[in-house]
Amino acid sequence: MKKQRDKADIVSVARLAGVSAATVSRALNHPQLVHPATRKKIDLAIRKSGYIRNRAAQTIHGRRSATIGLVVPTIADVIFSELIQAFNDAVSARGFTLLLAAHGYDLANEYALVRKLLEHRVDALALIGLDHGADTYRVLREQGLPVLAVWNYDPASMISCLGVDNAEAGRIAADHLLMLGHRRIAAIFPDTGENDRARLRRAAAMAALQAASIQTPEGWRVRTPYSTAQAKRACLDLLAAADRPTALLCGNDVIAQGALYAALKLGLSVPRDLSIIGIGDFVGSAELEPALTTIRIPARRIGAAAAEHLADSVDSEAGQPLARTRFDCELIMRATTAPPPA
Amino acid sequence: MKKQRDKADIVSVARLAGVSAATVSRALNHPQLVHPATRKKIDLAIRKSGYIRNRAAQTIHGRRSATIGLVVPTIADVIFSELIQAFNDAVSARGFTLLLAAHGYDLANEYALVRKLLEHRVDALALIGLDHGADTYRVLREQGLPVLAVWNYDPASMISCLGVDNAEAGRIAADHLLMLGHRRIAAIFPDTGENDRARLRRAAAMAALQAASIQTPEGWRVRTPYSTAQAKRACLDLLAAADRPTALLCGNDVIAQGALYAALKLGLSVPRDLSIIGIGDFVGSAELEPALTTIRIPARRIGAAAAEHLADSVDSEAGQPLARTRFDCELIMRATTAPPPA
DNA sequence: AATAGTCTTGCAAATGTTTTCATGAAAATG
DNA sequence: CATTTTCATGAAAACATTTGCAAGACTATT
Repeated sequence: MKKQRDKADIVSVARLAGVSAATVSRALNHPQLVHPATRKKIDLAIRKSGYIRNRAAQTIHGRRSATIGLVVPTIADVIFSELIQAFNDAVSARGFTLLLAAHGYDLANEYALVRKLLEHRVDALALIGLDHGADTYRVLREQGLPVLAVWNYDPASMISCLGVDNAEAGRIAADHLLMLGHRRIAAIFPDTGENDRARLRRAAAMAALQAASIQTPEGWRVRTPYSTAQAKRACLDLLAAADRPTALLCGNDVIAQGALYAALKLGLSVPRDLSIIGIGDFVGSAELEPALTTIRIPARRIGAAAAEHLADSVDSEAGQPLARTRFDCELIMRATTAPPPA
Repeated sequence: MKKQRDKADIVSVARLAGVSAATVSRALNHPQLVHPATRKKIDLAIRKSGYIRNRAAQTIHGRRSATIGLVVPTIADVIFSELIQAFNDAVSARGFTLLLAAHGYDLANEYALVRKLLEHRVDALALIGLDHGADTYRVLREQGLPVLAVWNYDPASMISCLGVDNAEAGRIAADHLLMLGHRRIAAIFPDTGENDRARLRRAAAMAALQAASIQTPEGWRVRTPYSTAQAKRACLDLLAAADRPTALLCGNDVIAQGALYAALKLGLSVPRDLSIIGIGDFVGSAELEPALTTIRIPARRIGAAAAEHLADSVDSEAGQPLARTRFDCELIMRATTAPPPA
């Protein structure tokens, strides 16, 4: 008489409602196919028994898992947090649940995570950027589920993508500094090995400088991870030198924030003594004192659009064609940039 | 001859390897039970066919889903990001996949999300704090899966919990300001209706002030959401007044950050003219200029410990007893607090 | 009133795995 | 060499659901 694992399943609900399991299933998945009165009885039985349907069972039947995967480099930072939240909200609103994984900027690890998500039979999958292992690309191709590279726009991408042109972002940032009259410009970027976003931004920025016949000394091409703390340290060294740049072009806003703090710590006045520009326009960048000049990447819109795109692909069954969507990025001029000191 | 939905399943792998499906299953789940030679053949067949096991099928069989749910108020902010990352990493290292959901500080929404996670048959579930709807508590009790309230420690909690004593955090913050000699103290907190963390911190801080026979005027009890931007605006009003406090006790670090920016914007010198203390010690708080004095909540340790606890509960099958784990919070004295101006 | 059409429902097969039980082979023991 | 023990494997049942098919109950049409 133990009630032990007395978990209500669909047949116990059916029994309670005096109908067959099939009818309960239909009431849940295709309500228009069952008589309102029966539906009512079933609702009651569900309520009474505390039944919670088992998605695994419907997944196994070949139906969708109602799950969408998102693989990001990191969650511990503010970098992708707006994107993740927007993606999560949109996906949730469409009835899916988010399976999230973070690989810590390690593509080998990313592959493992992607496999894990596929084991759970996600209906669709979003990745950040277009730099992925060959094995990742292969397994995604084999499985043939809707996949989307988010954050980057690349007209030559192998898979659908939706985001901004990172080269453009880098170019705009460089142009802004040039236009203000800066010629002594340092570039602070993370390692660009497995990070196409940083690579494209950096390459475009450097090209723009080169085009203005500016060459930056080796010491002004700083490499630091996406971390405010480490960026601050790196910039302290850079700025303490007698011969320092008049402007800092930062790979993203968390680096820019570190740079700003370093400048403030050294008693430099921003933007009088030093201009700083970031890329991203993350939450909080507008509130910094002085407020950060940056290139806006519309993270919320990208996240929401990505979710919608994938949800549509899943709902429409039909194999969607490759789609590339480009979002504009935009210079947000705030208070950390000005012409160089005379 | 179309290969259409030719997805490899366990029997196709078995056929390819010349063994039975049962053996393939064993090779995957209990490798020690199958002969090394057969294992090799099976590995090869798996490789060759691109087989990816179907977790749904093993979930349905009553085995675990290898999934752990985490429900947080928000991801778009830095507040829980360290916790989420640590939780994710630890859960991942134990072979589980994270199902993440954010409810936006709305307990009704939280209930819906919890149900959704239960539909996916998460093996365990973590929630933030102990304020949850009655329906949430009920459904969790009924389902009887390992559940953990993270972030808060409460000796009277109805479910297992793991975190800090928020009242203590509030008290420490208040005591620190009192010890420095402040008597004109404003408190900036979010709405405490459905947020026990904020409520406990605030109540304890107010009690400490009261005990020192300090009463704060109505206008100094500011209410603002957990948002740097909104906190900054609220503090601008507060600090612009002729009669302003000498210290700001902030509900968490993102509010404190907003407060700091407001002070800087008004040309106040922190900590000479104004002291600011936060709670949380989020990423970036140490790098602010001046660096933020705050009460450290060991988010990474809490996240990792929570994940380990839940993974253990799942692995050990046996119904774990209610467990309450307390983490200490600690005053981190940095550069935003000092004695009040003479 | 007979027939055709529309709703509503139940039966049973199917989904991809895990696991219990049984069986035969190989190894260890006397 | 006979017997017991251990090991490796397969057959089949079980898991919780969805859905194609068919049949029964109504409704509308002649």
